[in-house]
Amino acid sequence: MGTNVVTPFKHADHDHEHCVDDALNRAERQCRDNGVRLTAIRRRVLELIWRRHEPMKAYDLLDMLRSERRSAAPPTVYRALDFLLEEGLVHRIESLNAFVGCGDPKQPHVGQFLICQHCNAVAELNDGDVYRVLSNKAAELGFQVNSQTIEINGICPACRQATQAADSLESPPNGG
Amino acid sequence: MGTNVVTPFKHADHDHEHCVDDALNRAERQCRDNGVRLTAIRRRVLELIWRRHEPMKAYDLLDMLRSERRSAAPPTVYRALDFLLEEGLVHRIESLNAFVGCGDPKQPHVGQFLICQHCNAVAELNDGDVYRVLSNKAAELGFQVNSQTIEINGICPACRQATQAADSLESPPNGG
DNA sequence: GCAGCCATGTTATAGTATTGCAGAGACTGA
DNA sequence: TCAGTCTCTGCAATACTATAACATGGCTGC
Repeated sequence: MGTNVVTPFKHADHDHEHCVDDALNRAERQCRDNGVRLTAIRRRVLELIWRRHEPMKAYDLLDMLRSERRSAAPPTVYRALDFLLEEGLVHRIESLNAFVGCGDPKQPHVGQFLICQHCNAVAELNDGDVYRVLSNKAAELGFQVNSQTIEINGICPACRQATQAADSLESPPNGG
Repeated sequence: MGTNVVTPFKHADHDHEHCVDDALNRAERQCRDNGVRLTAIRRRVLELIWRRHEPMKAYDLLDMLRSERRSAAPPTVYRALDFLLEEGLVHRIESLNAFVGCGDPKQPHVGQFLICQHCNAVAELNDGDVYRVLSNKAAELGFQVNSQTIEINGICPACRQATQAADSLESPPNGG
């Protein structure tokens, strides 16, 4: 009955090469199934997003893209992002004006995000309880839900540990 | 045990003059209590936001402000908004890049919004259940919550009624 | 080939937000 | 009252985010 984690926090020791490849393979497959084209640009933008494995800004993506494709301009990256959003391959984080890869583009996903303010890592949840509670509250008020934007800011487990360790070094209870 | 509605949807028949005055009085009182200054500009921006009673864009506020204060520039309105956000007198709707008045600035408010895509009306909730469910899910994953951005898009009760009425006129079951 | 469609190139512009510095105004304590 | 200090505002410039509009090119099916 645990929480459904679509995309976990990036762990320092996870096989990142593999994780990027997986995401691209999933994307290839899904686009083929849906009869849409994962063109070179679109694929590259998706790869750039997954490679950093954290929320990416459109203009940062543009800079990267430009270094390898002189003709890249804002519409280039925004069009690619629009496509990827449409296909559910990425999500937009409203509170950051940034984009993250989706770990499970196939299933319907409302996009519930935990965002670390310290290291920028993002985890995506798709939790039925959260969805239901919100939907029920809305229904109580006669409101018809179309989409939900849920973005939780805070500190991820890794940064909490790191911070606590640092704190105990910097200001020991009886130190001086 | 109902849902705690901080700011309900604006009803066509509510006493809007009174509602704006209330908001300004609350703001005056709170700023006095907190030892901060609700200057003319800040007060005016807050009033402009409440007067429309829907999410207001910074540059729309700027246009209004400029019509009565030649010197108004982007920093003028953004500084006022920063102050009002700080004091909890307004909230920022991330998904709209817009600002709404807060119906209850005193109590801690996480900001849970129902946003009508049809008429732009916004209701603010402060629902313990929603907060708890999200906090618990985060805690399960070792995530320390700092702030929550919750924005639900959909159709408000009034627009649902209006739409249904219009639909039944436009496309009656056996009509031509 | 070529007609139609989709993706991309290109230029321009719209919309959102911040920086940095200078000057004006309000509080504080002598 | 006055100087010192702090906050607020004026002002100009710029950074950042996103879209519009039209031209070009390339694939697909015939």
